[in-house]
Amino acid sequence: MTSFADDIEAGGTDRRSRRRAETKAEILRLAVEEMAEHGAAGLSMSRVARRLGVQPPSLYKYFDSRMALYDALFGIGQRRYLRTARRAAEQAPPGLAGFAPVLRAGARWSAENPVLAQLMFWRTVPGFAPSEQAYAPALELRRDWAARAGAAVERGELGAGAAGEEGLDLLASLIAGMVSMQLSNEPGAGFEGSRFLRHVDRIPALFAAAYPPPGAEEAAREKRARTT
Amino acid sequence: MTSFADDIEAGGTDRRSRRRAETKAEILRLAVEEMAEHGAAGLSMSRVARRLGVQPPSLYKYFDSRMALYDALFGIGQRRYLRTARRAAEQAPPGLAGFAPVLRAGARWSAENPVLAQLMFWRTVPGFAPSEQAYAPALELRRDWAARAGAAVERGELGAGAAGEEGLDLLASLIAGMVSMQLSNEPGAGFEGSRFLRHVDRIPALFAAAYPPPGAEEAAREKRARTT
DNA sequence: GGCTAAAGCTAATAGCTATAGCTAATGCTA
DNA sequence: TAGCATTAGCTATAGCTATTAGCTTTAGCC
Repeated sequence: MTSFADDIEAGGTDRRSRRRAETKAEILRLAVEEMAEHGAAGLSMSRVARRLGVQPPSLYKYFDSRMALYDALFGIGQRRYLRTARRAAEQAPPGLAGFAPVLRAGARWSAENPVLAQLMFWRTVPGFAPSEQAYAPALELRRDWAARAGAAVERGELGAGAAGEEGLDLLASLIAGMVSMQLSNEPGAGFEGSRFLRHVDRIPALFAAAYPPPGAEEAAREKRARTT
Repeated sequence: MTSFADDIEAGGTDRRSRRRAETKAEILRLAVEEMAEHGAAGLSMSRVARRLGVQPPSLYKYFDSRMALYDALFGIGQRRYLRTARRAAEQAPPGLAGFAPVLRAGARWSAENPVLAQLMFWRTVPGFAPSEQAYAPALELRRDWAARAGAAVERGELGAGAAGEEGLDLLASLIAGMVSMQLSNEPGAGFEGSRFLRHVDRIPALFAAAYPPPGAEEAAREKRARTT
């Protein structure tokens, strides 16, 4: 979370546009610092301006309002989270087993970006509602999960309902619970050695316990017989 | 969440003390209304005063600061949540099976008191940290869970780690996930027909899947053989 | 009925978001 | 290189907010 330079599309290639994009990125960076100190809902335009070495009204040349700043951060967070998950998915095995590395990558990202995660997953900033555009990546990610769950069902690793809305809601709750506990009880603790996120690797097994594939117990018995 | 009259200890029995306690309860009620409209972090002393028909500084005769008001609500919420869980526990079967009604009661309470639940479980109000006294019931509840999990281990319903810190963290994450998803995606939806809280009854089974008792699979096979 | 303490008030301070309108610098273009 | 439009900054201001100080009135106990 050091730089937001790649997240701001410069309107043009002139020097002016480039400098403007740099300033915007700088403002976002300072805003995240602010939120880390005062909580996600505690972002203050005045304090950001002070950090930037500028009078408060000047910020409005770059962001229309405090809520617009939140929306930019929300959108950047969602895009980065999606990208992180997809990168992990590329190298993950297909089906159920692949959930572990994907979810772990997401959990790690949340631990490393607690401020953005709060904004994205809790939405507790009074008056803030993300724009449709900023929210779009979250819908894409859910589609990714649905596809993976569907593949797992086809492979006989999960029961039928797992890939439906109900199953995905359960899956989302499992991951949300660990991230949520982490953020509220150990914010800023990082991923390694985290009290709550260490359970993320258990999620595929828990999910499978909730939606066992047909004939799971028989398969388990056979497997045990083979290995012992 | 209609009245806070029972949550305010009147300093004495005189008319004055009684009226003072009534006003405090009224302020708390209006504060919750405010938070329901503007988000937990969006509580405004001025707006509460306006609703009460009083000038803002007058509120400070009843609560030392905005944070003191939050602390009172936090403490009341924790006490009520604990009481709700314990009432459910009285009628619940012992051991693992008893977790379902207890957790369900807690989930229902959270759905019916989304504002207090946000304040208690997310703690996203900038500058607010609960007092030790207000937080105490949460520790008591965790001890209740530990006792129940320990009993379940002794009864052979759960594996050894379930009653330790790690197991309780997982259990807390499971319930927190469902409540969290509910609060951020369907606030004010109530308990019945909730998209996420309906999964609460699955928690004991998921917990058992994460901490299977020794010989669980053999027992399951025998049971199946008996019933079929 | 008188006195005390509680409960309200007004005034004021300091901080916040946001807008209006001005000035000066910047950097593209002719 | 000179001109000039755009941009980026500024100050001033309005209308919020929380909170404190200090005064006045009301209420209710003895």
